[in-house]
Amino acid sequence: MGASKSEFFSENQNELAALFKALSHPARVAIIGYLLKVDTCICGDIVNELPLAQPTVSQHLRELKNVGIIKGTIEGTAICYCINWDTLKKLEGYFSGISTQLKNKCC
Amino acid sequence: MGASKSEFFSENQNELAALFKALSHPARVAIIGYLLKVDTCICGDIVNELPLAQPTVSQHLRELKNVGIIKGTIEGTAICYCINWDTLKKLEGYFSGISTQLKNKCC
DNA sequence: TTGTTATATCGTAATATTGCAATATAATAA
DNA sequence: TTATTATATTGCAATATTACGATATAACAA
Repeated sequence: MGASKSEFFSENQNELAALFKALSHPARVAIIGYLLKVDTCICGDIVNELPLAQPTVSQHLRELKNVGIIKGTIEGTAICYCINWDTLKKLEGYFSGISTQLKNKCC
Repeated sequence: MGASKSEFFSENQNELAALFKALSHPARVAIIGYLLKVDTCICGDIVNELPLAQPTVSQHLRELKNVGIIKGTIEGTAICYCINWDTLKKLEGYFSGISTQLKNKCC
């Protein structure tokens, strides 16, 4: 087959996997990095920042938006994207939670 | 087309994307969860835990091992897998770093 | 209205991932 | 040696992702 057996896993496992998948492309990691760098909310000048065509950037932005990692608000002709703090907080919590679970249980 | 333009992105961006890609499947999230749950290092009973065939689990384990998220040590006939603390620490640092960068720059 | 700007969507080719049966390897046991 | 156990690899079909040209949409300007 090839279709992911996601129905056999928990909702939380699937949600985490979806968030990681959204971050699993260097262009999308770069978009997050750029959004963190610029002080104000930016819009489509991500296209100028990345070596990708406009439709490709738009597609990457949509994937990040679909899982709630970024938000976009319409401002006239442009769309202003920004990082969604709540979602990143969730991911931060996942890893900090792992840290507390890991004592010295390693081979 | 179709090939990821990874050569245009930084080493750090590509490494982060590779780590996220390794975590971007619910089965691999489940493997991490299982490795955290069991106190001692476990080996191939991950196969009994997941609804996947042995070759599929082996493939998922290899992907996690390739990026350094888990480690495996040979113990007789079996292989004992465990979480690689250093790599998870790196991911935890990424998200805690983002937290400090985010002030109130949202639209 | 027409034109411009910014972004999204469609369609499609190239490539990558997912899952597993079959098979191979490697360590130990009998 | 042969058998058993544990894991890895191969090969392949089904599906998903990536990238972009062409085109559509949507807001504003002239």
